[in-house]
Amino acid sequence: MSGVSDGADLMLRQHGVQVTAQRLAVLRSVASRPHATADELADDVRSLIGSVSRQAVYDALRVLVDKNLLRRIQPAGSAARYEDRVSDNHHHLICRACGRTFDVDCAVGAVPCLTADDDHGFEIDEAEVIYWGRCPSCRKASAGTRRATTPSDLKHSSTSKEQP
Amino acid sequence: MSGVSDGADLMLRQHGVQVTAQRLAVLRSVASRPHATADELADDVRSLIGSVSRQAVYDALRVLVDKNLLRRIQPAGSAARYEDRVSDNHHHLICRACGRTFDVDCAVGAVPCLTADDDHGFEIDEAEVIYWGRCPSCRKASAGTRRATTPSDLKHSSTSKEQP
DNA sequence: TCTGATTCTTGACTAAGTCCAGATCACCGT
DNA sequence: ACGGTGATCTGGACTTAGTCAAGAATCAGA
Repeated sequence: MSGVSDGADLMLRQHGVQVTAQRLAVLRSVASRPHATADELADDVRSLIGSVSRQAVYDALRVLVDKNLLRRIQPAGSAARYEDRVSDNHHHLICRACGRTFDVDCAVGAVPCLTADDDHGFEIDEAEVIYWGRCPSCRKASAGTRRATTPSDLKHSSTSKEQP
Repeated sequence: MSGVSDGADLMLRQHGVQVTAQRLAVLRSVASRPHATADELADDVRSLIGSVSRQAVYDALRVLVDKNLLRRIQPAGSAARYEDRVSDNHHHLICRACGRTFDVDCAVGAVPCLTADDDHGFEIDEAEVIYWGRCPSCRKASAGTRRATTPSDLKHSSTSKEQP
């Protein structure tokens, strides 16, 4: 039961963050279920190390986001969600119906919209892009007037249900 | 005290929304102070028509957003904000320090990022883009190592303070 | 004007997150 | 290896944003 570290502790140390069981567990949880909320992560962390306070989770998330080891997104009408893809500039695709979130790379390029048309003198450090729409499952589930799809395969395709 | 309508009542009727004093006031408040939160709008509405319940404000905002007469944005770490620029596809520029929000047109074009690189089969209907950074005032206020700015003019330039 | 449906008010409630004080733990130097 | 110290965690109260529900008030069509 030893040596379960993916080098996460080293990474924390390199970023000047104290290494604690809670933080390691939070990191692992975020890695294993991207786009989870703080509450969901807390549950997950509990299943890993027994128990955590909500505060510890929020604190760990804040520190890790500050250190740029995690990224926080806050879709309208939902709690904040966290993910560990931080180095690349990717965006998100959220289903209005079921709320599932997917990663997408930007259409424009590596650093897509980082230059606004008129930056008002701002020093821009991040462009957060959220595409809103309806995922294939929900489109099938609700629309009858589409290209005739076999109605049998429309049940909320359990394959991707794990990624809220 | 009569005939203060900018045709707003007509607009509401055209969209199949019942015309009430509260809704008209909400519309006017959003127009007069873009990017305000529901709470701020409630205060503003109260100054217009005496009193409103919070619920009425939330309800009016929801209806108006549904009818596409208002747009709702929800920046991370802040309450939802509302604006009445709905027909054009513009984005937002938010200062991490003071939270002030500005409108920007997209660098790419009229319908900027509406096509994600891989849309996962989604039916995308909106691309929400938020640029995060630091506004000129806050840059001046905190940074000493910049182009020598006269320190006298750095106080949170009250001219734009009305637009949170 | 009457009537039915919509909307508003009031108040309780939930969810997400913060604040605080005290206990515990991780890291550094010895 | 050990202790001190500052950072972190716990637990609980609290705040804020927003929703729900029942009854009163209001709008709009006949």
